[in-house]
Amino acid sequence: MHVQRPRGTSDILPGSVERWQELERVAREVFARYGYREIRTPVFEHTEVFERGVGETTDIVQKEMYTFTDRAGRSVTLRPEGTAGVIRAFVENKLYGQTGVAKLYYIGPMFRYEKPQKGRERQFHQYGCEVLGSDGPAIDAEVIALNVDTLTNFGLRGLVVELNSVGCPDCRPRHRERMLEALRPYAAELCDDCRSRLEKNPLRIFDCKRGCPAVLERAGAPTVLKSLCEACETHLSGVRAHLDALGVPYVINERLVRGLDYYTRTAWEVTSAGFGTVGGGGRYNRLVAELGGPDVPGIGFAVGMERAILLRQEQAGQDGAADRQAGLDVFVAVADSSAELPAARLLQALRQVGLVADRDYQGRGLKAQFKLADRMRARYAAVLGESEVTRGVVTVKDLTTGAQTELPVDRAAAELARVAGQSSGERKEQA
RNA sequence: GUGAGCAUGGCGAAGUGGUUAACGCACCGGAUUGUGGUUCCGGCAUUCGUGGGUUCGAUUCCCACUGCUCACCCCA
Repeated sequence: MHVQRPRGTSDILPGSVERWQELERVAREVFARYGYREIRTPVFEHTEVFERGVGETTDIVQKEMYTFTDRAGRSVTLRPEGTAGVIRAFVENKLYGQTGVAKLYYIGPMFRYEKPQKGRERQFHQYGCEVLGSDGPAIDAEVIALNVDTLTNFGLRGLVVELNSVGCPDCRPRHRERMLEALRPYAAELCDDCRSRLEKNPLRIFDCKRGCPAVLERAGAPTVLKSLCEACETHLSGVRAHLDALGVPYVINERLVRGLDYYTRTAWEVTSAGFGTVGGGGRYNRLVAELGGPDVPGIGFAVGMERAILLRQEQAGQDGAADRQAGLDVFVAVADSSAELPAARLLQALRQVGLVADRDYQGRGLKAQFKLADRMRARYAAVLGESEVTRGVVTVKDLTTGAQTELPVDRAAAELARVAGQSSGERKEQA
């Protein structure tokens, strides 16, 4: 039987998993610097968490969820994004009772039933954060800065923050009316998709990749930005002032509309020219209450980890070289079957003193073992054969110089730890 | 959900309607006795995604299926 992975999933193998570990490490490090703590929520939730949290009208809920009934007949869903579950946990565990704002981050797999393509899988990974309890523009700017900071610390360059405000429940209906008014006479010029968006969600027309945004212009349809209420206007300029103060460059993109229903006011995406979106976020001031909690404002972002890694590979030039396994300190070679047990003992002793040590497990000849030692990029080879065993010594060869000496077996591990210690010590500190 | 392209050994990749399916990398073995990285020699696809059809004959032509990739939609 030929089993293969489900569509849209991938195996992250040794050689590329190192990039993932690095990205995770960097993200955690930066989150910690900004005072965020990790939260781990289930990868599946009751379906209504997402229906309510993400929004009934979104594509995610309407056609992309992995939903199934469990053995007790309950409907559960693999999380398609991180925010809803975090908010659910925030409410359920009453984290709002604590002092100050809650600053939480998460990292892990998400699931959406979509057709896979470049930078898009059915099981994909995001890290992101949520800040609950502040609606001041300062936190908006901080979260945006944090979003970018995680990415630049990972080594990405040329990122652009595109910023917009999608208004609030006060100004959005007003804007919608104005837009519809301007647009109705031009409905025939819109593409099919946009004609249906007209009534449902006219904002999205700004996002259309066909000719429709041009129609908007001809119709003189106002962008959201032009229809903001005073409070939203003030908030936006506050965010901009803070971004300037933090030294975070951004461009206003009046066409930026985020897909999730819960966004209010600040919305942004972090993009790279010719690549697309790496991450994005927004403010959601009604979501916590919507999920049964107190009426606290929130804001957060999510980064697509596949995309971050993909982008870094592209920026690094097309090398895409797999990370090699770290080299060995010592390779233990068995020259004669009588040395089998003493060699096993030596290997164990080497590892016990903290050295990276390995051996051949396939009964190869001595020559082949040396070849293996080379491929494993060992610094030293420790050879045990009949003559060594009877004399209680081990032959140690420095594989870079070719110099060869003998050491008493029972002191060999300590001695090798001393000479090889420096580099392996550095290695351990990084871990 | 819509559209397009592609499926040859572990990987990359040539190829043809007809007796033995290039090549490169990787891997394994050897070049005299217990010593490597270079070099040299040898080995490594009863088989060309699966199933059917056309044909004297198909990996090469046709159909279906499956899978992969890319774009649209949407998003991370």
